[in-house]
Amino acid sequence: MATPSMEDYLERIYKLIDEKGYARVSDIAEGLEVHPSSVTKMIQKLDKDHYLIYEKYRGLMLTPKGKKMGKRLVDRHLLLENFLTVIGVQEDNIYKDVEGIEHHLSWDSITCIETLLEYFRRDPNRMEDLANIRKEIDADS
Amino acid sequence: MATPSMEDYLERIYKLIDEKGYARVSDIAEGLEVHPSSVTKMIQKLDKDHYLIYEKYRGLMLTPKGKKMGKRLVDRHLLLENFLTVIGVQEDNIYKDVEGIEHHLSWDSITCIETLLEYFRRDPNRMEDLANIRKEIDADS
DNA sequence: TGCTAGGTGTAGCCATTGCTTTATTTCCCC
DNA sequence: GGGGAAATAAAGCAATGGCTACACCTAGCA
Repeated sequence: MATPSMEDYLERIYKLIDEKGYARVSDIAEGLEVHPSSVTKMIQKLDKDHYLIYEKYRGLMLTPKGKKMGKRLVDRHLLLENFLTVIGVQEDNIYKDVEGIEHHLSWDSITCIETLLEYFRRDPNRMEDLANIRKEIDADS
Repeated sequence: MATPSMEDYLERIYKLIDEKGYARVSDIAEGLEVHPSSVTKMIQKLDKDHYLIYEKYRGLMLTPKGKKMGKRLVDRHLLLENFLTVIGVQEDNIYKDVEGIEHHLSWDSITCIETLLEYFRRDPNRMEDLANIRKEIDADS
């Protein structure tokens, strides 16, 4: 299984390839705010675990396994952002919270949160009702 | 701010005092599955940060700050367990997931999850509706 | 009262995870 | 072919927490 940091790298790499068609060491480093040498090291680890194929100085390609995992990670991240947004968490807390929890939830939990979002999506009144309870509670305190 | 591990200890200590009136090193160690010496070290750290007052060989007392924090941590843990239960996560995944995420959510998020639970509590039909969507989705796949 | 066992405390060490720094290598383009 | 930007390698550091080994208290029993 991938460590939290490995997941962060993989997520970033997947996104870069998705957006620009390739992922360079320096872009990855910039996105994650680490030094390029850290990226190289992690890429080697990801290669060893067969998430990608790495050729020194040449670049990298995600394996099917890496693509699949990358997509899952990106989707998971978006899902959690949506979830926190829907339940009313302040914008400025969302990013950090998602960063914190995304690596620690089972796929079972992720699926359930997905279903919960679907629940709110199907009938906007539900979000309305939730917002009203929030207001009511706020008013109390 | 407390580190994740400090929170785990504080949570355990609060619970022990709540249940038995006192918290011994060996009980804390057993609960967290660590060696007693690790407990002593952490207790000293918690003392230094004024979560508790510690007298060697004599025992410890939570300060008001420690009590308040301990209660919050215990409540938070229960809240998250409830949350995962309500949205349909399997029993066996809940404990580990809560362990993983509890230290990484802002109090803003916690409050919002609390409100969400209140939402489901107020009208059992809502949980029912959610469960139906879950079934529907399960059936699809 | 004094001894001993079990609970506690101390010191030093180790493992993990990642990151940085520094020095070197490679590639690409002029 | 040479220069500069990008990438890599090697070594080391820092935070967090856990463990082992050994020393130390203290309560309870003889």
